[in-house]
Amino acid sequence: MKSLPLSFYEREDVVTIAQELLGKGLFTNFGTQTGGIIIETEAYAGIEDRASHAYSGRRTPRNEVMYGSPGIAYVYLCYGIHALFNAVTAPEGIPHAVLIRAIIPTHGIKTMLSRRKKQVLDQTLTSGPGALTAALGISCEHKGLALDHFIYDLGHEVKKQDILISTRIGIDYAGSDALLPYRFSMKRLFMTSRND
DNA sequence: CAGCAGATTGACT
DNA sequence: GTCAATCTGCTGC
Repeated sequence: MKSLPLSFYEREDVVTIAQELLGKGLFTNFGTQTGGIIIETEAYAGIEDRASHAYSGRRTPRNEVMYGSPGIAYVYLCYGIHALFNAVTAPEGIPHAVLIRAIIPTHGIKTMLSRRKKQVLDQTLTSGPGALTAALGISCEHKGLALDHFIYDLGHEVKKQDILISTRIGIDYAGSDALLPYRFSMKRLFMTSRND
């Protein structure tokens, strides 16, 4: 599997990067390989975005890595319980990030089911930013690790017309920035799934 | 099906 | 003390 070059993450247009991460692979290998295909992302545009942890230049031990080199993981604890996985983008000093919100599970289903304490495979196994990290075994300890351990180019081609653009989830506190079209998901899955 | 409480830690409108 | 880039399970229509 090919990992993405640093130049992929180093660009300043976090919205473009968020869209281009759709169709890429997100995997961990803690004993067994687990993961799948990214189908939902959100862009967080640094100091000018009220929904971002780095809004107005806020800098704390928690979000410090957002200001560092691109191509590393920003993982933080949300609501005291869930680890949320972000890709840090833009050149050093610009705290942009892309939140990975959902993947289609493809590898290590049994391991992911047991991590999630589930019996049967369905679309909820890795859908939702907290659910996905639980399934892959990602936690805050992985903050700061290079993304080439996690994100791979699977060679899937995602067409513009297959991307659904909408507003971000759970950021009502962000005022007018809550209306920004910064959430991207796949309109159609390019794998068959049985929901019946 | 909708709606809400609870879990639990870091940052601070 | 309050609220947060969430999920689950329970309640009540």
